[in-house]
Amino acid sequence: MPENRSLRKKAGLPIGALAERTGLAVSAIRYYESQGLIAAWRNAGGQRRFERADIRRLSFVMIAQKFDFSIAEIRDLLNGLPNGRAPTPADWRQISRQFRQALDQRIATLEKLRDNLDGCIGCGCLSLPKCALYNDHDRARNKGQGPRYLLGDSPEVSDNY
Amino acid sequence: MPENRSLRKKAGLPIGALAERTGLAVSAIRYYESQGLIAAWRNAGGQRRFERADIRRLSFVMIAQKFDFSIAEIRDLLNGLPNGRAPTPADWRQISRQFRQALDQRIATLEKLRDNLDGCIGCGCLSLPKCALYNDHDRARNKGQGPRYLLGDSPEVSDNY
DNA sequence: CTAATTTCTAAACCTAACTTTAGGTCAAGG
DNA sequence: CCTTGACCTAAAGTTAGGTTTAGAAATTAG
Repeated sequence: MPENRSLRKKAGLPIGALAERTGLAVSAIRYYESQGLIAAWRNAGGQRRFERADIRRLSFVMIAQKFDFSIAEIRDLLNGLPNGRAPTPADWRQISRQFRQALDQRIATLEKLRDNLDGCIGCGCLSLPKCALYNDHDRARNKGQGPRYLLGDSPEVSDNY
Repeated sequence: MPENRSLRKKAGLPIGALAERTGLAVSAIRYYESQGLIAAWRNAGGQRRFERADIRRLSFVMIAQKFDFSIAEIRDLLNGLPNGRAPTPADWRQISRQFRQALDQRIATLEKLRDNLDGCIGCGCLSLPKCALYNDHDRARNKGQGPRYLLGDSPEVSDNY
């Protein structure tokens, strides 16, 4: 059994070991490397070798993705980690705090939008310029290129319901 | 000026009028129709004609998108509206309440994940199976086909940081 | 009536985040 | 040594949510 392959000596982990440890697909790990989320060196045969600390790094990536952070956002967060040495628990705590802040902001945005929606539920309008949602141009999440701007129905023309 | 074109008589709104009223691109409205979010009839020349109530419908779509609801989710919500007659304010209030509930749940999920993260900030682990985030297989949002499952690093092997 | 707008369809293109495929190389067990 | 199984690269495919393009037909303004 190729069990403790990753425990062999100190030669770095092959990509498959990282995949087993994290539950990520090998292709996903290669993709993350291409996106600069992790770095690998190559062995004599040209195969990728990773450090143990990369398991932790990938775990962070996976967690951040649960919160719908984009690859770019995650890369920015990870740039807070030290370059030369392996990150210490303190490093991780630091980056986690940053993460938590970004997260809190995201939740706050969502709650603000929800509260605006509450106003609309009260009046049942959902199409009048009065509705705060029409004047709030933030999106909870900014992926893709959805509608550019928001305008309401003209109030002078009464709808026919 | 093609100003009150939409006020002409009672012949239905052409797609451009709907676009003006909502701020959506004409192409987006066609796309939404193709996805079953709105329905149009055709005039003699084969052009789409919409009802005034569709402005409201599209407005709802735009708002739901602010909360990152997918087209499918929005379609489900809109299915709560009456089929034959135009929706009344009460109909809209009803659907808005449903919307609000879905939204609250989404926020709750996010907060739960955040609280789990807080535990991790405390210990700085971010890779141990103890961490609640590894055992929580829900994603805040379920779009695309990201990582399938989450596993932690083996705790018996001490990392080399 | 004529010219300028709109609208129409179908198909191609776009981004994000990956996966799949194809064809070949490397490494490890027997 | 030979056969798996793991790995490699490059390119194409996938889904969501649209946009862009192209060429043609309908509508509207003057």
